[in-house]
Amino acid sequence: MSVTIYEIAERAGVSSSTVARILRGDVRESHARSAATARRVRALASEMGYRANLRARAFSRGRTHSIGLLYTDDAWIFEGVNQHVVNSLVRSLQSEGYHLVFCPIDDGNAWEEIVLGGQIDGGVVFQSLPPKVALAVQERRLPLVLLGDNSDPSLPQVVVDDFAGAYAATKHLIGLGHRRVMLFVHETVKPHCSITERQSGYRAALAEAGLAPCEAMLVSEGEATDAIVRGPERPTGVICYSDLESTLLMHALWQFGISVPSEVSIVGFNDVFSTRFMTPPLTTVGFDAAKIGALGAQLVLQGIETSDRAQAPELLTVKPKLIVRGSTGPAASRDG
Amino acid sequence: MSVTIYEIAERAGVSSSTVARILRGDVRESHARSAATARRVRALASEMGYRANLRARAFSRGRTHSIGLLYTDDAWIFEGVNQHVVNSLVRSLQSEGYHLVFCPIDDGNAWEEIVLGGQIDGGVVFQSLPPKVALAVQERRLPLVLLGDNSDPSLPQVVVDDFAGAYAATKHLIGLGHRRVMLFVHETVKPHCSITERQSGYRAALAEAGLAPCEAMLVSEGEATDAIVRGPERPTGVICYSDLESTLLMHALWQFGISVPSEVSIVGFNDVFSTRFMTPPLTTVGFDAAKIGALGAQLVLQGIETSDRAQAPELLTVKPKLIVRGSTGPAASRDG
DNA sequence: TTGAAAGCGCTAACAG
DNA sequence: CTGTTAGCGCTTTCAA
Repeated sequence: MSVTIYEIAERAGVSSSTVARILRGDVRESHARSAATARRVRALASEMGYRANLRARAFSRGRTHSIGLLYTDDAWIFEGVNQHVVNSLVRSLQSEGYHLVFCPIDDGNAWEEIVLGGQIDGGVVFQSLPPKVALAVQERRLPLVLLGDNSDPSLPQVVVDDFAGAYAATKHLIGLGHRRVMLFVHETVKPHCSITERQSGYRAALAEAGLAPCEAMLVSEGEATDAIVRGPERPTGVICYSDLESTLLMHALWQFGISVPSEVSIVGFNDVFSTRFMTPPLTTVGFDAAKIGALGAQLVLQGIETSDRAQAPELLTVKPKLIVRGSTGPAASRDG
Repeated sequence: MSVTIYEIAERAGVSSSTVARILRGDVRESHARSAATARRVRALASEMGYRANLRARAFSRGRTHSIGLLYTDDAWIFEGVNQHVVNSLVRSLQSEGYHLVFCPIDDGNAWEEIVLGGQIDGGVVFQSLPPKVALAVQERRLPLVLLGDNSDPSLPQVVVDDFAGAYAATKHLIGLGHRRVMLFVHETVKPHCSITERQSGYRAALAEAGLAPCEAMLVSEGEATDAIVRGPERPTGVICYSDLESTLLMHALWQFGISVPSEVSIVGFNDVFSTRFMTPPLTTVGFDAAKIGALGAQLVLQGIETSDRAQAPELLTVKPKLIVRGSTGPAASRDG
């Protein structure tokens, strides 16, 4: 089929190992003679259209230079800011000579083949590590990194400081005079550590101000809207779990003719691009998504290099920051 | 390291080939004796925790069972509907025992390694096939499929009927009484076949109605808005190239206090999830994105199976349909 | 159906 | 620095 190092070796009159070494750059070319052969070999290689066979190399070295992107939730992986983390992950890995393989975890056994069959040198787990995967991987000693998941402290991980983000968002509303601030998590949100983290941050800020929480956890946008429109303690401000909730809520309030922010203030989470063009532009908690991907790449690669997994795993945190736009304003009296 | 067929063979008292064949399912087990050994081998394999080494298999068979996702535009690949095509691509491939590898094409040579080094058995090109890639791939006879790109008629491809989509959108506005309908393509849009296709559909519909085109091609949202607000022939309806334009435009018009749809009607393209929650919900052209991915998967796999590339390549078209929501309405007189 | 043996193309350990 | 020599683990003839 394609050109091998043997064919080059034959035509160059040297051994295959020499060709391999030269083409791989494993030669310092200190002597004039070796430099000359190196040049000749390289010339021949390019002339003959040589390309290292990665399959053979992977087999021989026991490394594929592939990293698996392990995820369970289709929708989540591409959603909003996550596309930036995945993208930066791909780029960071690529610059180190690695590439990313989609590895959705489902009920089938395709993921097992990949993870256990030596198809990948390491894995980046997105948002949540299924127990069955954790178990399977453990025996294989496959380097793993958790992105946005703190469920397994024994694994290196990169997370956003969700507590701080929710705390800042809640503080912001309190500072604007809001006394009844709601936390809204949509019913379609899958179990995830960020839910309780954000909830804690929200509660902490309220507690500091001596205010009572008002939580709409895992409910539909209809229920949340209902609580805002005619609940017993109608909130004047809402902290949304993500930009999905803000989108849904803004729309529902618009239908009810309730104006944002003059009647109700809304804070989102994640700073998805389109929300800055909402009417009004959304105040939201943003963070450097690309950094998460870059750090993730760094950690897996690190895990691959240092085969000794004795030391404590790195736990990196990305700090979020509040981006104030038009959807939040001074609290209005809605008691009348 | 891990268990090999040799270790199983030794303990089972058969040859390694027999083990390999049994574990692969390459045996009919017609005789009682062979069925018995098969059972014994399988029992041993599971007991010893055997896993086929995919690296070795790939090397030996000359196939990695990997498909490359070739793309040049980071933003585009994850954007809006495209996430659905990528997702369905991953799933479709996975169900056939293949997996997808991110393969961004940039100025580096990482893509060359993957594409030319035999790391992938085929490639799915997203949105546009760079000439350098086309050239490199040609000599390797790597099966390729184009998704959303009709630039190379010699390659199998899946495209959306953009002409029909734009035609339907324009017809819709004309039917509502609009006489001045603008086509808006944002300046950040990269060259792509869909631009001219949509433009042609737009023009065709206008021509049929005896109306003159009014095109804002590759301009900023500011310029487009300007043309709408105080242009010489202020349009009452706008066909947006994608949902990016609609998002930007809706926001700009909102800032100018121009109401949608009573003063200006807007039609988007692609039916991104969040646009149905815009204020008002966006009328847009949608299509079955998942189908594109599924068809793409089918075509690459087909290309891999049938090594003879003599026959004419398949050119599949996905039909879009107009989804009428709240952003379009009867034309208002704006001449005053 | 089974076994023996020869690869697949590259890497790596060891002499020279 | 270079050549020799074994592998890496599986697939695939070819006989038996």
